Amino acid sequence: MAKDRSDPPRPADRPAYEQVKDWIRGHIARGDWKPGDPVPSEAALMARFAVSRMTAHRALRELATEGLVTRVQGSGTTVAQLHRISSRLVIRDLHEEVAERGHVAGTRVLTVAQEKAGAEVAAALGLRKGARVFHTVLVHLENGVPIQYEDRYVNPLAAPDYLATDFATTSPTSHLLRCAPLTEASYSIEACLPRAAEARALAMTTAEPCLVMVRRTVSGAHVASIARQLYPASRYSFTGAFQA
Amino acid sequence: MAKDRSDPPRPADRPAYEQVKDWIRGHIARGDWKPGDPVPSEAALMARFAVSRMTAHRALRELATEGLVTRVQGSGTTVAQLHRISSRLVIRDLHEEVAERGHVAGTRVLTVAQEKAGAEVAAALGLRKGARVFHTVLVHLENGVPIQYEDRYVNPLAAPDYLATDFATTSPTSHLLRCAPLTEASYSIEACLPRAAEARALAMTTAEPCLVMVRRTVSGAHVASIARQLYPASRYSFTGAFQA
DNA sequence: CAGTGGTCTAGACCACCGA
DNA sequence: CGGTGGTCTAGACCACTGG
Repeated sequence: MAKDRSDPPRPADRPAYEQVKDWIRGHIARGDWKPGDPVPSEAALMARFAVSRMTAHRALRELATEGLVTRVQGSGTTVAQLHRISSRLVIRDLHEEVAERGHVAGTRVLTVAQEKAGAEVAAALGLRKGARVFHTVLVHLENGVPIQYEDRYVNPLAAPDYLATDFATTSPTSHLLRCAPLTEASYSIEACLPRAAEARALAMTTAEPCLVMVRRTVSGAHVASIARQLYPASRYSFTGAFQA
Repeated sequence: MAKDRSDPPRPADRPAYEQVKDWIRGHIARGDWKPGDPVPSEAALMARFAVSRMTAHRALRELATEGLVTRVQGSGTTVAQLHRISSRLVIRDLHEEVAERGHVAGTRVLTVAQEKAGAEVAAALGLRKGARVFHTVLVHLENGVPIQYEDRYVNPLAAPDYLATDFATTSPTSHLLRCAPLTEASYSIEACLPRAAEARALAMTTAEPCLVMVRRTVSGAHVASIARQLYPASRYSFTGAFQA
């Protein structure tokens, strides 16, 4: 998962295309080449590094997918306009994350039910109003402290045996990933004040803010699930890093 | 930036390695191959698609960097354990984002100053306590409505002429990106209640929550800047999508 | 038109894993 | 040991851009 930035570059055995990438990255990072400036062409790199065109091409192609340079066929390669700060926001299974911190994960099950979908839920899941849907409300704990309140609706067509899950040991996410391979998802990160019941479940007051992750996942032809996850702001934040 | 999902696959002209990727992706999405299952080897793909090894290799390599499959030298390629929902969270220039929505961006300048760094700021910027730092406080507007309160400290070593910027027309981000090429950044997304002054500047009450983006950017040897950006939760959220 | 990048092949050598 | 992936080469054809 994490790139090993530990050992600098073992000089010799580093692949040629990586050496080319490093050289270009260095010039960009050092500011020798500013956004918009041309980057040496594949032919130039072939000469300078005594590599084949495939190798030079691979170096530039990877830098392009990393967003550092822009390539235009027929025109050339240039340093990308803005090195946009962009980083992979990974939405992981919370239990996994807690376990990785060496802490104990727990779950309190508040609701596990089959319901008739209201208008909003039905629309979000792509079902008719009144259709049968699964509904769970769970509180996830880290070392006994509540860190997430999860309100989720699941489409029975995507996960018929969802309610049979033992939520104390298996998180909804991991069950869904297993039986409904993920093809698409969208999310939104918001902030809000918790409702009374939510605050109670999270052992906080209704005056303290929460981070909210609202998520909609699609599996093949079906919307699999919509979830609303509340995190007490005092105990959780989303973090990330970026480098290049 | 966005992948074009508009036109299905133009059958003929689609590159061979993309066709191979699509075929594998399809089997994974459809659930034919579950996490942990083996994916056809390069040799098998060569035979099935009548392509060279380089082409088969490229297909598998790209799927691996996309996180869909796991490759182990000497062992083989398997479907990745969890299709983690991961998506690129792009941190863009706010003015750009507003302009893209067809709205009018504006900026209100509250503070532009040179100060002596307090202990915390100095530590975060990697300077001695009392060192000279630049400090700006701005409010960014969309169609005249405040959407971001930005409190930022800048390292003079990274951007000596920062204070000379006309912040009404140039955002700090774009100035910094121009004069201090970005090599590294980390961020954290939190939620909080605004302080009185912040709430006033954002035309909100101190009881309404804010989304907070805390960011630290590194340029070469220097920490370039630390910023704390408050968004009224009622007017802004971070969104993203993922597909594979 | 020459120069660029986009793709592809047939072959090669190596390092690694598992039986 | 055979099968796997990781890298690399020398050459090829194409599509596009720019002067």
